[in-house]
Amino acid sequence: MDNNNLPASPKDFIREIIDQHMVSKQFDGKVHTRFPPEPNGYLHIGHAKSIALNSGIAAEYGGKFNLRFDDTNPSKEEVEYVESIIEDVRWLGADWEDRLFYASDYFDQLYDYAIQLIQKGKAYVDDLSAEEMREYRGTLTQSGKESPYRNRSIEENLDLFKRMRAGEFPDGAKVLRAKIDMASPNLNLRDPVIYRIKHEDHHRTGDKWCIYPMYDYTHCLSDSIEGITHSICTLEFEDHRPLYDWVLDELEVFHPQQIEFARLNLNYTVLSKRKLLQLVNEKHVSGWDDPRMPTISGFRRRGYTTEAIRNFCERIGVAKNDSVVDMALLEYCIREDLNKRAQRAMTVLRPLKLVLDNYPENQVEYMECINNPEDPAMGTRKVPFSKVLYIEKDDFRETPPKGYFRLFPGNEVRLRYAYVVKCVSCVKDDDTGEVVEVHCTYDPATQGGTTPDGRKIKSTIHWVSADHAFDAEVRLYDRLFIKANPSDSKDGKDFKHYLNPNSLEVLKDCKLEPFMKDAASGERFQFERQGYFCVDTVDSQPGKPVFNQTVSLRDTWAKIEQAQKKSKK
RNA sequence: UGGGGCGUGGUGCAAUGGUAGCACAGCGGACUUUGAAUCCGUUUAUCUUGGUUCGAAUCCGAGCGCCCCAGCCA
Repeated sequence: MDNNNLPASPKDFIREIIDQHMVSKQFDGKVHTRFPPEPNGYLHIGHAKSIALNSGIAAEYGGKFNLRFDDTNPSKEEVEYVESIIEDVRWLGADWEDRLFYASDYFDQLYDYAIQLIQKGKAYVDDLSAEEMREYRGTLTQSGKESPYRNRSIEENLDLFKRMRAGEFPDGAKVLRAKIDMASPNLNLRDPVIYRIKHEDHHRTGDKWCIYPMYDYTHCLSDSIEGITHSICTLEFEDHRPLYDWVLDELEVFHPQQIEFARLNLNYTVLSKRKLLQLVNEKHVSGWDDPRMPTISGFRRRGYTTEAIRNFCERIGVAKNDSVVDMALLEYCIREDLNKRAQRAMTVLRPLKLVLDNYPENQVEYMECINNPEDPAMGTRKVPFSKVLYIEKDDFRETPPKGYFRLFPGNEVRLRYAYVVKCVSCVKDDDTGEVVEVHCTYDPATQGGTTPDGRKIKSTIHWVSADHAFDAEVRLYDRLFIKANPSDSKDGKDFKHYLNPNSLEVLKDCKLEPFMKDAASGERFQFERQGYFCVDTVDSQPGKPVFNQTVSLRDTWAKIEQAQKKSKK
C-alpha cells in the first residue's frame, strides 16, 4: 500500500470516503466489499468497472471481497447466467476466496426479519391490486394515499403473512409492505413492497418458497449479514439509500455504508442487459459471447486480455458524472497490452499473387523472422520463401494515389525479412479488369531485406509463400452500431435501427504462415501490419484454426486516404 | 412542475481558496525492415450571472442545462 515517495495518485471520491472511515474507525478499520449481480444475463464491460472497483478496493485496503448473486426473482433468473458470471468474474481476476453467496441463502433470515418488522408495527399485509397500488402511490408531484389495509392489527398481519408463506393466496393477491410514509417526496419511501407472492420454483431453493423478498429489502440485509462495510452501487440507487438505511435502522442490525457512482457508458455500443438480451434473442449476434458483444465473454472470445480490461477500468476513473467513454480508449488498452506479448506472424488476408520473374523455379529459402521485436526473448522463426508469393491486395496499386509508397509499376519495396523487389508488370482479368497477378524482379544482393548499398526503401510489405501457405478463415469485426449513442431515441428510432450491417466480415481464403496451422485455441497473434487476432475458441478444429480479429493496428495510411477521398467530394 | 444527483478541452478523470493538469482522441514532426510501436511538440476547457476574497473550477446567492425516480424488476 505504501508507494514510497511517489506523488499520491489522485484518489476517487469513494476511496476518499473510505480513507475517512479508516481514520474515524467507522468500521473498525475494516473494508469489505461485494459484487452483487442478478443472474439474469451475462456480464458486460460496465460490470467489469464495478468488479474492478470493488475487488480493487478490497485488495488495496487489505480487506475482503464477496461475490453474491442477487437472486430474489425466480422468474428472471437462470443457472446458465450464474455459471457465466462466476466464470467472468474469475477471468477478470477478482478473488472472492470462499465467499460465494446467494441472497437466496438468506431467505429464512429475511423472513424472520420481516416478522420482526411486522411485530414492530413497521410492516403490513396489503390486499390492494397492483393497479390500485399504483393509483394509491400518487405521482411525482402529488403525495400518495394510505391503503385501507394499512392499519391492520399486528396479529392479523402476522397471520396473513404466515398464510402468504404457506401458499394460501394466489400470485398478486397480497404483498407485505413496509409502513413508512405515503406522503414522502421520495417514492421509494411510500410504503414499498418488500415481499410478493410468486408460486414459482427458484433455481436454488426449488419449491420451498412461494413468497420472495424484493431488492430493496434484501440487498441491505444481505450486505449486513455478510458484514459488508461499503456497499458500492450505481447512481440510480441513490434514491433508494434512505430505504436501505430505514430497513437496517428499524431492525437495529449492522449498517453498511451505501455509496453510489456513475455506471460506465461506451460509445458505439449498448450496455444494458435488456438490450443485449434482445440482440441475442433476435439473432442479431450469434450469442452472448459473440465477439462483437460488449460482454466479458464477448471480449474474451474476441481476444481481449484481463490485463487490458482491468487497465481500462483503472483509466476511466470513478465519479458521479454521467459519462460516455470513447471506445478508442479500450482499443488503446488492448493494443498496448498485446503489442508487448503477441507473437508476430505474416498473414495475407486478401491475397494477390506475386511472381518473382528472376527467382529460380523450385528454390526455397528459409528467412529468419523476429517473433516479437518488443521482446527478444521470444526468439525467431524460419519462414519459407519462394518464387510465387501472396501479398495483400491493398499493397499494390496500378496507379498509385498521392502519398502511396507501396508496390506499383516501376517501384521498389522490401518484402519483410526477404528481398527488395521491383514491380515490372501486372496481369489483369480480361472480363473484370481486376489485377490478378503482379510481376517483380528481386535483387539478390538484398537477402534478408538489407540494402548493402545503403539505399532507402520506403515501404516494407508482408508476404507468404504460395506453395507453403495454408488457408484459413479470418473474421474481421467493426463496431456493432453506426451511431455513437444507439440508445438515443429522440428521433423515434429503436436502437436496433443503428446496427452496423458490416460489423462482421468473414474472409475465407486467407493465406497464413505454415507454423500457425497448429496454433492453440485462444492463442493470440499480431498479424503484421494488420492487427491482433486470436484463435477462436468455438469454431476452430485441431489443425484448422479460425481467427477472430481482436483489434486492428492503427492505420495512418487509411486515415490519409480517407481524408483524400473526403476532400475530393 | 415533487425529490435525488451532476455540470472542467472532442472524450474520460484530476486540481479540496494560490501557475487549470494527466490519459485517450486530433494535429505536426523525428525514428522505423510493421504507414505499427517508440520519442518529441501541439490545438482545444472551468454552464451562466452576481457576490465574498489580495486571489474562486473550488465558498455563497440566483438562474440555465443534463441524468434518475410513479415495477408486486434489480
